[in-house]
Amino acid sequence: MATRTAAERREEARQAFDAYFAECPSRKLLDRLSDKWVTLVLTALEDGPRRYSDLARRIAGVSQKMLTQTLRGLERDGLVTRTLTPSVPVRVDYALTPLGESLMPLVSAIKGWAERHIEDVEEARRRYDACPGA
Amino acid sequence: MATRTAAERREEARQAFDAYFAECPSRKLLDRLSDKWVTLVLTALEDGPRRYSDLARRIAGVSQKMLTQTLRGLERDGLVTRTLTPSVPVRVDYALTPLGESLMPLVSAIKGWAERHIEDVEEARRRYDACPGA
DNA sequence: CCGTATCCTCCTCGATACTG
DNA sequence: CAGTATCGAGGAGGATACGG
Repeated sequence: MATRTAAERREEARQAFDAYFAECPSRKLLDRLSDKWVTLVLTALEDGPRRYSDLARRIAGVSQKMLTQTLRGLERDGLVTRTLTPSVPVRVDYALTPLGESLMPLVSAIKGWAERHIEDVEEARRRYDACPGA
Repeated sequence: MATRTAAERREEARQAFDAYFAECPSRKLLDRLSDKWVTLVLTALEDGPRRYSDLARRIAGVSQKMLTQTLRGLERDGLVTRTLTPSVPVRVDYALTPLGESLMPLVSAIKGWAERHIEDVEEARRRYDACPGA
C-alpha cells in the first residue's frame, strides 16, 4: 500500500501547478488580455483619453459593472490612468499609460495573425464538423 | 413615452455586440489562447509529436477531461493533428500542424512582453494596493 | 455623472465512475 | 492506453437599485 493514493498525488500536482501558474508572467498577461472587455477598452483608448460615459457609449453592450471593473483592473496594473475632475457633475477621464501603449503592438500582432489565418481555422472547423465518423 | 426603454435598448446593443463578437477574428483567437490549457498543450508539442499519456504527464495537474477537451478543440481548429495507431493497447499521437506552428511566434511574443514588463505591472499593483485613499 | 452593493443565473471545470 | 458520461461546486457576469 502506497503512502499516497493516485488521487492524492494528482491533487498535489494540481496545487503545485496552480502555484506555478500564479507565478507565470505569460499566464498573467494572457489572463488579462483574454478578458472579454480588456482589449476593447484598450483599443477604445488608443486614440487618446476618453470620459467614462464616452467609453460606455463606444463599447456598446458593456454593463456599468464590467466597465468599471475592467478600468479598475487596468488602472491597478498601471496600464491606464484615471483622472478625476471635481466639477459638478463629476468628470472622469481615462487614458493609456506608456506601459499600456507598449502593449498595443501585441494586440495588433494578435489581430494580424487572426486576420491572416482565421479563414484556415474556419475551414478546418467546417471539415471537422462535416465528418462525424473520422 | 419612448417605444423602447433604456433597458431594452441596452439589451439590444448587447445582443448586437455579442453577434459582432462571434464574428470578430481577434476575439476568437484570444478566446482560444486565453484558455488555461491551450498554450500549455501547444508549447508541450513544439518539440515534436507527443502521446496522450505523455502530455498528461508533462502537463501536471490537468484532468483527463480538460486535456481531451483541449486537444479536441485544437484538432477541430486545425492546430494539431491526432494520429491513432490501432495496436494493442491503442496508441495516439498528437502534433502541431503548420498552422499551429505559425501560432508559436505569437506565443513567444506574449511571453517576451510579459517577461520584459511584468515587473512594472507588479510594481504598479503594489503601489495601487498600498494607497487605499488615492 | 460616476460609480457601489446586492442578488441571481449560467457555465465552466474538477471529481468520479465506466468502456473499447 | 485513451478516452466518454454524469454530477455538483464555484465563480464570472448581468440586472437592478441606491449613494456621493
